Amino acid sequence: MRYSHQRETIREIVFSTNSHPSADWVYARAKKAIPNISLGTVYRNLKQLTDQGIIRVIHDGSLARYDWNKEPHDHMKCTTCGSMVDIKLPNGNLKNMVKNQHNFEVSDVEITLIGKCNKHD
Amino acid sequence: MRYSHQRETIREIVFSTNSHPSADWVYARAKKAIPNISLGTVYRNLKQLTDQGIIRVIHDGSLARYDWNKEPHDHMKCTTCGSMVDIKLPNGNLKNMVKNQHNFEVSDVEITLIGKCNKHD
DNA sequence: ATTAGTATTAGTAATTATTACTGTTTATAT
DNA sequence: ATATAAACAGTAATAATTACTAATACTAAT
Repeated sequence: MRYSHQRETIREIVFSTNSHPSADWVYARAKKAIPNISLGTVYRNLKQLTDQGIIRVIHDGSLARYDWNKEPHDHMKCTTCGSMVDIKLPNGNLKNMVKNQHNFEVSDVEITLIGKCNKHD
Repeated sequence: MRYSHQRETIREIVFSTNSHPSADWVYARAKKAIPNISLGTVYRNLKQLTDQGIIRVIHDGSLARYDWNKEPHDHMKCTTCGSMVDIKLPNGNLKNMVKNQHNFEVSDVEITLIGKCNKHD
């Protein structure tokens, strides 16, 4: 993967926030640095960075969001303000348990807690 | 919510399978019973049935799927064949733990195990 | 340093899943 | 039976994302 100014800018934007930004949000930010950057460029690079394991994608309903934190972790999604915050939940022997009981080889565990965050009553 | 033949057909289709069908799949099935049914009707009724708590929606990446099983449970998604199979994972004191440690009021827990199901090596 | 080759880009068109609109049909309470 | 509003079919619109294309810009080899 050859260097490009656009990709480096996009990577820096994702790494600069804990808000798990969407492609649109990254695009809006990237335009401040590179005014004529294309939305397609943002999507293509987010995908490439994801494929390379440099960032990861998380699914928020039908919307893709991106996360610089590649450590295994989970998310709390607030239905009031829409925020998505990291949380580390213990799921130690989950993979083994599922392998033994269902012969299903777990490669990834996606846990999202839906609810109301501490900003609201 | 007034009776409608279309909605009843759609409900029966969702209740007839464990495959967690998408709107498109339900539409294809519904057309066999009601050839001129509209895709919009399928979407509208899936939404209504969900809002009424008669079925529930689960998110498979960016695709919405529907599930007649309203018991709290989780899913195993096979990356090889795309199947989505029910699994009940223990997460007993999760809500209390998260409430105490993060002051986050959990209303719903979404867990998807990504991996390879027992149909493949 | 110049060139050649190809990855990457901007801009635009196309696709996919889903929702909104509109005039017509249909369930159901009176 | 009739009125009323919910629901419908058909179609257009939207949102998120991907694909296409001709021009641009890295970078490795001359």
